Amino acid sequence: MEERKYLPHIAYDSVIFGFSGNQLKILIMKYHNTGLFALPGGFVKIDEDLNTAVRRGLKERTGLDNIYLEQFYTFGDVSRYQAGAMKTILEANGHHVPENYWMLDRFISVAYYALINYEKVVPKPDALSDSCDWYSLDKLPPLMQDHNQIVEKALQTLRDNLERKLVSVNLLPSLFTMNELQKVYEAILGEKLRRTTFQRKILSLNILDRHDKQYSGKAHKAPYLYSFKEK
Amino acid sequence: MEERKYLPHIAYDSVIFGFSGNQLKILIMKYHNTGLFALPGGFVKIDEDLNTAVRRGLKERTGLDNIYLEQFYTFGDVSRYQAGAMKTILEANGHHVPENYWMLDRFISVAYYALINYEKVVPKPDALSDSCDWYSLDKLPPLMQDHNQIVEKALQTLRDNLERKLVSVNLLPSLFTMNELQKVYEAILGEKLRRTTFQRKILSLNILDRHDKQYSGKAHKAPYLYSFKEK
DNA sequence: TTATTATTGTCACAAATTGAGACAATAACT
DNA sequence: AGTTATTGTCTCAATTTGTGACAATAATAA
Repeated sequence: MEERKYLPHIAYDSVIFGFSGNQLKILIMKYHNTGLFALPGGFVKIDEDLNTAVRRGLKERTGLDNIYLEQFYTFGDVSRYQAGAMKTILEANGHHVPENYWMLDRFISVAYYALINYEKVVPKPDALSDSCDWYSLDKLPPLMQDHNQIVEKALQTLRDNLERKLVSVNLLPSLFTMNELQKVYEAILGEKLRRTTFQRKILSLNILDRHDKQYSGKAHKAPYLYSFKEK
Repeated sequence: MEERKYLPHIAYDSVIFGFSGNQLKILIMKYHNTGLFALPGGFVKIDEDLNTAVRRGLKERTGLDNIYLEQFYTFGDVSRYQAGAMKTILEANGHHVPENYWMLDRFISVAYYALINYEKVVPKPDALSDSCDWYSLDKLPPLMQDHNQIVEKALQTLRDNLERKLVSVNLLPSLFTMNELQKVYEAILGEKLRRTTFQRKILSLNILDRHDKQYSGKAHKAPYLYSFKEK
């Protein structure tokens, strides 16, 4: 019986950030035949660590292991509970939904954000959804339940952690220019930064190795490529 | 039936900080006839918001409403699950514990920290415990399950939030001296601060009102009393 | 009354960090 | 060779922080 496989009343949702076209983007699922959008999420198996469950879900959605992951809040209001929406999704997939089906119960959801290299991912929908795609933060569709709030809080936490946790390592390819790094910071903070101050600050942290220049074919001086130091 | 009253598999634990004798202290419960120590915690009613459940528990333990409260992490490892300890506690209280009793199941626990005015509280044990008392952070007994880790993470989060959230408002009486405020910062950070720098920094934030001097009877200049500005 | 003692409020100066702009050094194109 | 856009670096000012000095007290002791 399926409901014996997972812990009842407990779910997780993940805000998966990537960086492309100078913008922060996140992965959003669209459910079959319903027009409903939601964050990628899932349930915790009876004998599985919570963090393990989340990594399992991320692997399924992105194909990646060893993703940078932070838990940031657990949402537990009764008002999250909307049996109707979940029933719609299940029935639109041709499932027969019994009375008191466990997925229609009230859920408390532990929310995580993940940071991944946009280039390395081909997002995969799950059985209930027909797409799993990147959306710019400023062009999000209305999401199910409280998922828009969850995204808001994820972004806020990411901002708070920006300097403390050297977050940008995970959003860039291994080689990048100073300008690209600055663009990541600007996208996360939602504000322009001063070029010279930013460059001086980052270099003074001594976390970068400098490599060859990158010739873009454009008519101007070529920037150095950098990588984050090992360890 | 009791297990219908609460959400299964979901609990909360609270790290309740107070400040006294220049030290940070937290509330610890001791269970009847078992020698087991634990953080104050509880369960969430079927139709109750998670945050409401935690405030309800705090009210019972401290008698206070409107407590400063922050959720900081949700602990969900399978290894937290130790049916034995819980069974011991229940049986030491004369409960008959049925097979598969809900309280013996695996729990995921949402952890909060609270900041309260030490003076205003007379801690109250619950039905299962014979004491609920203040312990200095550096003299904690070994706690049940992963509760020592939970305390560690609470303190870490408190430190990270110290400047950002003006945490000390909640740990002091409404009137206090600059020196007392400094002692709170030092207790949280676990390090000495320089008097003049601290004073200048705090005053420049423009968050304090200055009141009359406080004459202690000691042979030296009397310090001003301060209060936090009403928003 | 006059030292003495411990602590407090404030200032002064040095050191470090950040803000803001200037400028020469490129790549590639005209 | 001249033009353009961008980059790496430097300079100077403005701000913040580190560090110590010092005068102004409350109570006590002489």
